Amino acid sequence: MSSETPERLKQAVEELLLSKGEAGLTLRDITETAGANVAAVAYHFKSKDNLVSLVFGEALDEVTNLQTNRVKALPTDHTLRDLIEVWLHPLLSSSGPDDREAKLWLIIQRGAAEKAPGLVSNMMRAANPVEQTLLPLLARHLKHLSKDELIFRHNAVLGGLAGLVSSPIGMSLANGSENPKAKDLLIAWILGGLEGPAAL
Amino acid sequence: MSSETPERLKQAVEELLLSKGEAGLTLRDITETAGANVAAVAYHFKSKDNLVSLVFGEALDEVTNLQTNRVKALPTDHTLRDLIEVWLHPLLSSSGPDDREAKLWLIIQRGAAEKAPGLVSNMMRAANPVEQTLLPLLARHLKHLSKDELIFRHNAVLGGLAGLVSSPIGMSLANGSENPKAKDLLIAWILGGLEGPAAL
DNA sequence: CTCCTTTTCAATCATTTGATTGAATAAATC
DNA sequence: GATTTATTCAATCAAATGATTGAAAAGGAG
Repeated sequence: MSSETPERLKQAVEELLLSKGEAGLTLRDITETAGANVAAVAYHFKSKDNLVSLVFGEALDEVTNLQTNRVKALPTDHTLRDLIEVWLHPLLSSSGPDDREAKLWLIIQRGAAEKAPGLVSNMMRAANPVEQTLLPLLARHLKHLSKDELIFRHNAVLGGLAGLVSSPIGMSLANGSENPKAKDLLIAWILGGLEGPAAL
Repeated sequence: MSSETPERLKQAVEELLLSKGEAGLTLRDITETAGANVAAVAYHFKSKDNLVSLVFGEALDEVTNLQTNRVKALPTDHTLRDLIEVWLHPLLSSSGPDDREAKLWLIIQRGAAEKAPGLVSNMMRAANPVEQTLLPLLARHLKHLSKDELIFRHNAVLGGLAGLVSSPIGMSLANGSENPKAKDLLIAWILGGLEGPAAL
């Protein structure tokens, strides 16, 4: 029977990335959280860095897939608000902090904020699918924007969410159970930022 | 003559906070960058953590003061756009990366993103002045928003900028010399997000 | 049961970390 | 110029870090 230790190690890394980020991530932290021996990391994965990078990569893929599938499943006559709700679903779902997608999202955003090496190495690979699916749809709803400005605002919203999730507000959003009000506030703000008059 | 070593140490910390963040900040990094002995940190400041916290605190105060003064100097009939330009001046100025205020801003935003302990301890103290000055003025321009929603959007913009400065776009903004176009794109987006219809 | 592979574990290693010491040097004070 | 104070420095410390080893334990196959 194959060991369940690798799985526990990966879960431990997820927990710790969420709570302390990659920078404050210790080999012994990982193994103690997973209830494993220090040597387990080197045995199952080649090194600590390798394990962390793997966890980041899988999180990125998982979130990207879920997002892409939801966006693709939208009806042709969906509104911009529909698109945003589906796109940002992990942040808006009220299922609370146990929700796996929300957790992965937070891990990724946190990693991006601290420019975690293990994440950055995976970034470029996973960024394309979402943008290729999402950008064309966004363009259909925002015809007043040039392509440059559309891309800028798309990135701005992404950056904005990254910043928000680090803030008290963001955490209350991810906690979900909080209140559906926060969700409406967030969407209204994003919509305003996207639909506002063009600069160019 | 009092030594100039403490000053060099603080400058070194600023440089390193900017390039590597607090998490990856090493005592020897600091002293080597400053051209000082390892013991210098303990001698002039009590500990490394103490020094870092001090640098964060001074950066926070300096930026806060500059912002507050600019906002207060606005004429009574200023537009919302004026207010935003003045408020975000460090990010928008085209003076380039040498500009001290822009540097401090980036240090702070990066520290916030990684929840740097040395910054967090200073946060609550310095946050009030800006918000006390800025929020009332914002309210005058955004009468369609409830107080709750106003505060939310104010925080959203702050979080958004924090996220943006970590991204490629943000860096090109801070580099300033880049192009004035980016400034207009940013302001248009912020304005849209603030002026957009209320959710509540 | 026996053999072989997989997995776990305590012990240990070399490095790096933040910090401290006491001597040496520089600066100032008288 | 002698004395005192402030500063710098090389050497050293204990703790923590990522990693490795070889022996033990567990599991599966014949």
